[in-house]
Amino acid sequence: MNMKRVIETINEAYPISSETEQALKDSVTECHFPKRYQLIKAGAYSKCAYFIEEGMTRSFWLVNGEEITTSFSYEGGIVFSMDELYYNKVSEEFVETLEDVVAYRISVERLLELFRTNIELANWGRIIHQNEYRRLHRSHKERLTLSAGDRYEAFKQQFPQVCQRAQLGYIASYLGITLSTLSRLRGAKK
Amino acid sequence: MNMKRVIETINEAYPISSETEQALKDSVTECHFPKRYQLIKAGAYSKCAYFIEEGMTRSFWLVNGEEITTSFSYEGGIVFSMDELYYNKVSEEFVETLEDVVAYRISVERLLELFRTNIELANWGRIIHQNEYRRLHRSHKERLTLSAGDRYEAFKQQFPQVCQRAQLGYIASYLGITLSTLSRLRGAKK
DNA sequence: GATAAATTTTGACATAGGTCAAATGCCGTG
DNA sequence: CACGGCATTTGACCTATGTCAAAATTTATC
Repeated sequence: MNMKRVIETINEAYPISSETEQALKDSVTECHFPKRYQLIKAGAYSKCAYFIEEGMTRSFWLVNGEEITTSFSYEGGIVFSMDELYYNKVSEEFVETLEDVVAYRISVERLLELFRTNIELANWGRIIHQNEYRRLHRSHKERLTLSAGDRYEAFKQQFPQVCQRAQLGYIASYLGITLSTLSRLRGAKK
Repeated sequence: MNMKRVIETINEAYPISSETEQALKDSVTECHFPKRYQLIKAGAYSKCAYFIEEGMTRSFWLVNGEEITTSFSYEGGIVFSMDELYYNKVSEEFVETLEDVVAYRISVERLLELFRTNIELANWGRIIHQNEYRRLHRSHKERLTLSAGDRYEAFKQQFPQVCQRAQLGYIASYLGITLSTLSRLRGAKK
């Protein structure tokens, strides 16, 4: 099993020992998904989290018939349903692949067990939540202080890969603006 | 030392043993702050986190001369500078008391050591970050899908105590609307 | 309990970004 | 290499919320 990028990314967040690495490897199953596949469906228990080795996904809500993208994940990232992992509730969020994806699946149950029993992974879990929290915090600040155009610029800076690999509509809804507005902003830009 | 509400709140997030409780108690110092005291100043290392036993605080950014409230904390909560705790950087966030406050101070260094060595606290740390992440996630969703008025209603529902104890301007900036707009909304409400 | 200071309400007007619909461009499939 | 379907751009118009400033109300101070 070649979890190269996943392990690399975990070690960047919180270095883990080779035993922990092995425990993790023993807990996952490799899986492959085509482009546009619904990895996690709202209203259904998936009971799994996925470490992404290759490809990109987006998470989104469906609110009043509209899709609102809440995050993009790619090589080294992890996706799961917050509602399931945190609160043992049915997911309200969808995750779909934007490209062909190679991922490692772990059951939510096993992941929680690892958190409870392995202090390295408990700390890794804490750190990735810190990081995500900070990303949201930052985007919250940007939303309150920057114009739509400046937010797009900031997004391009922060997530250049996503900008290239995801289509406009998804980025617009992530930024909380309309597809037409975003398109206009790009047009206005010299 | 009576850390009643703090300990209660920790146990709600992730139950800890009495040994862990004692380790925590041995690591903190009780302190008292008057109303309107700057607990954490931007641009200065405070090197401390505070468990709040009594009273309320708000955290905010100062952007272009404007204060943007990012969160309120009260009995049982913990406040700290994300930049210091996570990234060993000088804080960009202020925290000030809105009431007289009784808190328990712990050095950031000691808190991180506890995370590294005590699996219960590592998991507690993970859980509170999950919860905060979820709060932000939710407010992000509300900002994208609800009108200013509906967001205020949602806020009242979710944080009734804060609504009563914090002044309008702080709530307005938390919700990302103007003081005048919020005041109008309240007026319009039958 | 009067005066000052802070907070909240209200008014008149401005504007960023939304809405809806049409037009154009692009790219994979047969 | 042409067709069909997405994806993007553009146009005309609209509305929720912002801005700035003054008035009213509440709260704190002596």
